[in-house]
Amino acid sequence: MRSLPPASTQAIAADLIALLVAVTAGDPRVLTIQDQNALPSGPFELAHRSLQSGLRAWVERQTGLPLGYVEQLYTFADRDRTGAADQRIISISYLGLTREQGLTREQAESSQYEASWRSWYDYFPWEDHRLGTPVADKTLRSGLTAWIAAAPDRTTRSHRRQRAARLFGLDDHIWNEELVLQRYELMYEARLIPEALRGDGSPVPTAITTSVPGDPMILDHRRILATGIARLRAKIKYRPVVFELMPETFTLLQLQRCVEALAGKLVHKPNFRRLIEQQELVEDTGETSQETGGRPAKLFRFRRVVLAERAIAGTKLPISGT
Amino acid sequence: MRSLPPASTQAIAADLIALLVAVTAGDPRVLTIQDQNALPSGPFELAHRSLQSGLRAWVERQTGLPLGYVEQLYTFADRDRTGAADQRIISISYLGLTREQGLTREQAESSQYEASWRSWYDYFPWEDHRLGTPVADKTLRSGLTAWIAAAPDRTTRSHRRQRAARLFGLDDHIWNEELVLQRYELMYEARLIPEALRGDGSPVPTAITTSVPGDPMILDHRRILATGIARLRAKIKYRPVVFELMPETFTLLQLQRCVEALAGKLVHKPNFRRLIEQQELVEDTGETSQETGGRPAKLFRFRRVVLAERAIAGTKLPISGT
DNA sequence: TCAAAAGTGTTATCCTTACACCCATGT
DNA sequence: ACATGGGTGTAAGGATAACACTTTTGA
Repeated sequence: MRSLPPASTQAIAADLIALLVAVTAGDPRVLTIQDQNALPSGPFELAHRSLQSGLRAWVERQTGLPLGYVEQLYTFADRDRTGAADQRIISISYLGLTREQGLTREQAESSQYEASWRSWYDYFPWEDHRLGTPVADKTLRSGLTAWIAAAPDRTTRSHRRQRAARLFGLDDHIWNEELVLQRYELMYEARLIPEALRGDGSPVPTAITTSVPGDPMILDHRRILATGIARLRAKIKYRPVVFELMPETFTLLQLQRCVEALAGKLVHKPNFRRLIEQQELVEDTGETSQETGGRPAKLFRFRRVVLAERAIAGTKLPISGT
Repeated sequence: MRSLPPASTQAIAADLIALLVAVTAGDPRVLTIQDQNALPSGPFELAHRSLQSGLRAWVERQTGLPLGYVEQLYTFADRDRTGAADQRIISISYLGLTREQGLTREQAESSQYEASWRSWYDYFPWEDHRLGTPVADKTLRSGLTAWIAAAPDRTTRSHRRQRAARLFGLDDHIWNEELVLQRYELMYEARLIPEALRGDGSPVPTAITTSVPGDPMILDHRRILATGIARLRAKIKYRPVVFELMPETFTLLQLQRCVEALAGKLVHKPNFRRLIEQQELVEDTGETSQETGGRPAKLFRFRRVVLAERAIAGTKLPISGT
């Protein structure tokens, strides 16, 4: 066992990958590079003070997006990612929360940014349970069943069945919206994800893989997206990060819709409102909004002070198990 | 905004830093490099399949420790870490759980490993609240008070007071054992941490800094340790990771002591036992143990099946707020 | 007999979740 | 009138945390 620093400078480079999330029109969206289904990324340079500041500088300069909240997701350097064996890229992925408007303006001014916002459910249709079990589920289920049936022996088969049931909320299991990554990994293992079929010479069961909905992405970007969704779904329950995605003022229903968009499931309205107001996360602006039908709703504003107060204590959201 | 991969190979190297934790004799211990107060680290090489497998290979080869559980902590590449401006090291830190015995044997066989286990409370004495508020607190408090008093204006002073109170459980606030990193960061900011005084030309208030107990470490290794402690304290509450630190069979009190060692606070015995048995995390071995005084205790064994069952569902530990 | 640890039973409290219901506005 | 969304009250159920007490061994 040695101490620092024997790290010789090899053919190693570092890339920063940004998963930028906004919620618009009831849809959680991610910034992608057009036509490629890739997440934006940029090299980490010596000029950068730190990884995070590197990311911030680079994203804000190129997109003009106000990056409210930034958090590191994961770092990886799997050999399979690049073909070359003598070169290695370390990828450090970040999750950033923002609002969509910022980009559209910038984008209009200059066309060098071939970026666009896509609903994250384009990539993960099975993760949207707001309208009950999604359509994707029928083909997905048959894929899972095939995978279970293809197990080499009884024990494995039973394990697979159990695992699928728990992860996808089958039988008497309840749907847990946080298990995005685990679901993706199971599907990857079951080769229901096109990404799993790239780069190696294994047989391609086209019939199954093409039938499961959900757009693929380059490299393991969809895996990064899964990680980010999972992280965000977990985080909104105990940290006031939703507000980074909201406009300056909003109604409680808008806030609720935003949470629902992220969680991929509906929440109980009365309890939601109580919990939000109880915790004094928002304050009344005195104004009201007349939107689509119904009684005018009070407009609220996020109480920015809680960021200081509750950097510690935590917050709650009623996203129940049923 | 560009796509992949413009990452040119610069003077960048990657280092893997291992935070290896074991619990022995009621103390949570970390593996350190002797005389240096450094965490073991090694370069990431092209031969490694992935970051995690690189770490595993390297740790297991060099120490012979059985690495049960490994988890990525954080990646950073702050410029301040290395003096040179034309060279950059990316550090990827990992948390690994193990048992101490493994090393001591290996160590005896070969002296090339100048490593030793140190209690993590040597570095964070203020984090141990098992015997009530620790002694360190007296000098720590005066340090905090000084920092609060040194605020440039009333508002800042009040903010500082609030923040210190919340983080350190002063006034009517309760002690939250998970806020290890936040406490460290406050103390760093308040220059109560020797590490904060290195490398830049700012004045050194020796009187204060030398009086706060807790050994320093090289670079930002103590920060990594803080991150790891926080992560572990949070994790044991919802994932059955404690068992990675236990011997094959153990009594419930031993298990409780282990949890207490990690959490840095005592737990309610009857409730602890109930919760453990309720969740069927352990099974009776039929044997008993006669240790230091008292009625013989049943020996239990961790039910490894729950790792599969509960990779998802989660577990609970009664570490209360009071 | 006492100390130390192993256990069991029970209760008070809080939080979560759900149900039931009324209010205000536009079409 | 009714659809749509805003908003309040309250009760059932479960989980948590605490208290009181009995049992079994070794010194």
